[in-house]
Parts: sequence; C-alpha cells; structure tokens
Amino acid sequence: MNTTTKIRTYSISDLAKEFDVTTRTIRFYEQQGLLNPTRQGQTRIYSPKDRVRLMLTLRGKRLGFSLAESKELFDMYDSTTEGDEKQLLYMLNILEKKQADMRQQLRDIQRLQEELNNAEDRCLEALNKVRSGKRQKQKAG
Amino acid sequence: MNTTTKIRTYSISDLAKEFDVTTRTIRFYEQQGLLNPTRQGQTRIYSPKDRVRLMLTLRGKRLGFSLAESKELFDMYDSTTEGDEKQLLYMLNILEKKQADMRQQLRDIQRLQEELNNAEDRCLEALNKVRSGKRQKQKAG
DNA sequence: ATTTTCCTTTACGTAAACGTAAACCTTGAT
DNA sequence: ATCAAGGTTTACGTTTACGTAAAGGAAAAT
Repeated sequence: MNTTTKIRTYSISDLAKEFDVTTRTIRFYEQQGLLNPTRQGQTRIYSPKDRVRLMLTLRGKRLGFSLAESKELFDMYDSTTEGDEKQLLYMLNILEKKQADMRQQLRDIQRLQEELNNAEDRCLEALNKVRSGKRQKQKAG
Repeated sequence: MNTTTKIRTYSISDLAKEFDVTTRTIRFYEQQGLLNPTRQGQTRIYSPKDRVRLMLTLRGKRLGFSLAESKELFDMYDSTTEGDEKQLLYMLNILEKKQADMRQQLRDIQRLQEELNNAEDRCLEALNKVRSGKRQKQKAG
C-alpha cells in the first residue's frame, strides 16, 4: 500500500472566493502566522489544513476574537500533543476563559434576539398605523 | 398626582465603575452620539436612559456591533413612534439582517463550544499521560 | 508576440476605538 | 489657604485589520 496520499490544494484566489475575503486578507493572515502555505516558485499553495484555519479564523472574527487570539489557540492546539504539564494547564485555563466568554455571548445573543423581535413587532405595528392613516386620507381625499 | 418623578442620575465615574470602562470611553461614546447626558455647569449628568444605552452599546460590542451600528439602531428605535413608512421598512430590513447575523453567531458559538470541549478533553488526556509518565519515573528513581 | 490573468513584494494609507498627556476648573476636606 | 479628588476640553498617539497603489514576474489565451 502507498501511504503517500495526494492532498487537495488551493490557490489564494480559490480560498478568497470560497470565503469571500480578499487575497490581501489571506496574505495578511499568513504574515500574522495564522496560515502556512507552501510555495511553488513564489506562488502560494494552500493545504486543507490552511483552509480549515482560514475558516476558523473567520469564524473567530465573527465571535470577536482578534487574530492574535486565534493564533494563540492554534499554536496551543498544535502543541498539545507534545505539551508539557505547564503548557497544558495554561491551555486548560485559556479554554475555560473562552468557554465563559461563549456562555456570556450566548446570553447576549438570546437577549438581543428577544429585543430585535420586540422592535420588529413595534415596527410592524407602527407601519400598520401609518398605512391605516393613509387609507383614511385616501377616503377623505 | 404629581407627574414629575425624581429620576436617578449618575456621574461619569459611577458609570465607568459599574461597567468597567474608562471615562474616556464614555465621553467618546457621547461624541459619537450614543449618549446624551445633561450638564450641571460643565459636569455631565447621566440619566437611566443613558445608562441603558451604555449597557446596550457594550453588549453590542461584545456581539461585534460597531458603535455606528449601535447608534443607528438607537436612532431608529427612537424614531419609530413617528417614523414614516419608508423609515419603518428600512428599519425592518435592518432588523432582519441583524437577526440573521445573530442566528449565524448562535451557530458559530455552538460549534466553537463543541470544539472547546473537544480541546479540553484532549488536553486533559494529554495531562494524564504526562502525569502517569512522571509517576513511572518516580518509581524508577 | 502581446495582452490578459494571476500571482508576487513593498510600502504607505485608513477607519475604529479608544489611550494618554497637557492644562485647566471646582469643590469639599484638612 | 491649599491640596487632593474628581471633573473638563483639546489634541496627538496607538493598535488592529486590512485597503490601495506601484512595480513587477510568469503563464495562458488571443
């Protein structure tokens, strides 16, 4: 059996299109240590791992993570296999904090969703009033 | 009956302490049109409404809203009572978009929570390995 | 052959959200 | 009276996350 499997690769514009970001953004993420494409000549070649990282980075952004924070998590995740005790405890600490953040965000979102619904209701109501007002005017006119 | 009720007020540092932000931040939010304190001489006096807006602004921030977006929502919310049809439809449009954002964020968070749990498991497992390794060494030593 | 089409690097520019410092009131406590 | 604690304005500085332009290499289409 052959253990060397051919792996899909992506160009920078492949990824840019798929995730709707500019190539500038992708190069910037590399510069910040979030992606590690190989080179063919001077052209960047992205692996599925890079693709996943890009995906995670963007999701992190939506959740208010800075690029530095995402990088930190990636680095830690990579190092867990060979991590020493101190490292691991540190990572557990960070993970705990992130989870607390996420719980807070979950509450925030649920509240905001309620409020958006209320606002929508109020808005629809006001719209009805405006429209029934218009009808009265039409009758009168 | 007296309709003029005395209303609680807050100083800038009251709010700064309560929400753990600097006074600079609070003044900046005023400058951006998010807060509207009255003045006593030149000193700012904040109403409960200001307090709520500060709270909402900060929550918005946690959810990735820009100050401009929060202001937009506040302004629209204030104007709904007297809003004309175009205004109202516009606001409904925005509200719909925000809700879509929130649904996306909800999914993001749930996924991230799963992954954080996985990472934590991996981490704890690695930690156990490290520690059982240590015990072996102690025995041997 | 030359014109697109992608890709590259280098580097300055920018918007958002404050930080920070200077320079100045005012007011209650010592 | 003076001094510390809190308030003010003005204004320049800083970080993050890219945008944008210049200047060019390589390959594929016309």
